[in-house]
Amino acid sequence: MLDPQLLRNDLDSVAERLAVRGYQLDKEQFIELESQRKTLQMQVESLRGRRNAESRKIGKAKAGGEDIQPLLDAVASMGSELKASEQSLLELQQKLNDLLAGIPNIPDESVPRGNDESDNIELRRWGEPKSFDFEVQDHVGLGAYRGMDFETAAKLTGSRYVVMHGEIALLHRALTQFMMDTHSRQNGYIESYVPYIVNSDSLQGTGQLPKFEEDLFKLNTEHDNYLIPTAEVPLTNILRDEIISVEELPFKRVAHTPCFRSEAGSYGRDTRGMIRQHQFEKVELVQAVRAEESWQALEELTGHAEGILQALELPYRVVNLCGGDLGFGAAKTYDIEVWLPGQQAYREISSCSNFQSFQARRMQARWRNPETGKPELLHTINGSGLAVGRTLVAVMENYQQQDGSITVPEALRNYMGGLDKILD
RNA sequence: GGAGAGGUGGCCGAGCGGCUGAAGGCGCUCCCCUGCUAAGGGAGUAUAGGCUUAACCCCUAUCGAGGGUUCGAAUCCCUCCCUCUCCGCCA
Repeated sequence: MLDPQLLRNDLDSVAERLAVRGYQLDKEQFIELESQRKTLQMQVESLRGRRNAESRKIGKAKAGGEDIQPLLDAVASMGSELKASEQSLLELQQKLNDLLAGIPNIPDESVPRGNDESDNIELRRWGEPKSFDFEVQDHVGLGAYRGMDFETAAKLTGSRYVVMHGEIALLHRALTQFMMDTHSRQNGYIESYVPYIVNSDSLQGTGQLPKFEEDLFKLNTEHDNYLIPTAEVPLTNILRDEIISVEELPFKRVAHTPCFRSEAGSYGRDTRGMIRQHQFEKVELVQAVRAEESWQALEELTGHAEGILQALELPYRVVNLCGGDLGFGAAKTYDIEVWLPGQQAYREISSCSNFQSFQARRMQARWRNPETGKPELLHTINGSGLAVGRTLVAVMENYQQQDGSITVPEALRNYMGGLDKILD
C-alpha cells in the first residue's frame, strides 16, 4: 500500500512513476473520492464531537440531581443523522481503501522502462557456461533412470508434481541443508521454522491478497486458511502489528519451506520437468531494516543468494527487472538466472526485491526510532536463497558427464556422506 | 471433542454505564539532590486519523475482533478469534 499522504500531495508524479510499470492511475477517481472523504469525515467527526459534549452534560446534570429530560430531547434527533453519515463515510472509506490496495508499488528511479522480460537489463554475469563435447540432456532425461519420477507423482496427485527416490532425493535435501547452513552460519540470518498454512491477514500483509487469490491454494476449512506460496509470507508477517526496538534491527530471517502455487494462467508453460511445480521447496531470505538501509540490504541479500550459486560453481547472470515485469509490491527486483545447458538458456532461480514500506504499511510493521521516540515503518526485502528444485535441475544439467553420471559439487559432498558421483 | 477461567498501554495490573485514553506499579527519558558502582525527589512517557500543514492547541477513533442496547459502553447483551487450566483423544 502506498502512503495516502503521498497520493494527496503528489498525485501527478506518483501517476507518472507508476506509468513506468504500465499502471494507469485513475487520478480523477482518487481526487473525487478523496474530497468526498474529507467533507464527510469532518461532518461525522463534528457530529460525534457534539454528541459527546451533550452526553457529558447529561451525565453531570444527572449527578447533580437536575432534570435531564430537556437535555435528552435536545439530543434526540442526533442519533439518526449521525448514523446515516457514519454509514456513508464507511462505504466511502471502503471504496478508497479498495482503490489504494489495488495500486502497485512505485518503481525506483533505477528501474528500466519496459513491458516484459525482454526489456529487463542484464547487470552482470558470473561463471562461464561449460561447453560439452557430447550431446547434453535436460534434467528430465538425466533423472529418468535416477529417481526423478513424474509418472508416479501424476498417479498420486496430478500434473506438476514430482516424486524423487534415492540419491536424487538426497541431493535435493543436501542442497537445502547447504543453503540453510550457509545463510544461518555465514550470512547472519536467524533460522526459523514457520507454519505452511497462513490466514488471510498474513497474505493481505505481504500483498498476495486481495488481488492474487487465484494463484493460491485455499483450504476447505471454516477459517480463511491458505497454503503458503512462499516463506516470505510467514516470515515477514512475524512483524505484523509489531513495533520492534532498534536493537532488533536488522531483522534477518531464513526459512526452508515447501511452497504451493496454483499456477493458474500458466497452462502450457514449462510443462516439462520440475521447473514449474505446484509444490516446490525454497529457502527464503527476509530482511526488515530502517528506511535508509533498504537499498544496501537489497544488494547484500542478492549477494547472499549469488553466493550459493558461486559455491556450487553454477554460471548465472543478474538482471534488473523492468517496470512491466515487476511484482505488485516491489520497488525494484533483481532476478538471478542460472544457466541451464538443457535449455541453453538462463532461467530464474531467485528473485530479490525491495518493497520499501509497501508491505510494512499494510501490516503495520514498525520500529521505534530512539532519536525521535516515534514508531517508523520498516522497509522489507526478500529473496530466494535459492529455489531448491530449480537448483537441483541446474546441478544435474551442469554437472552431467558423458557417461551419464552426475558429479556431486564439492560443496555438497559432506551433506551426502562423501558421495561424489550419482550413477545410473 | 467436553468443562472452566481469562484477553486493558512497552510490561504488570485496577477499573460502580457518565469527569477513565484509562488509577497504581515496573521500565524508559529529562531535571534536582546526593555521591560511587546504591538510594531519594520532581516532570514526562500509546497509536492512528482530521484540522493546521511550521508547531502547539483542538477534534475523532481505539481497552482481543465485529455487531447490538443506550443521550452516553473498557464496563451490559450477542457472535467470532485467541490464551490458560482440567478431562478425553492423538504424532
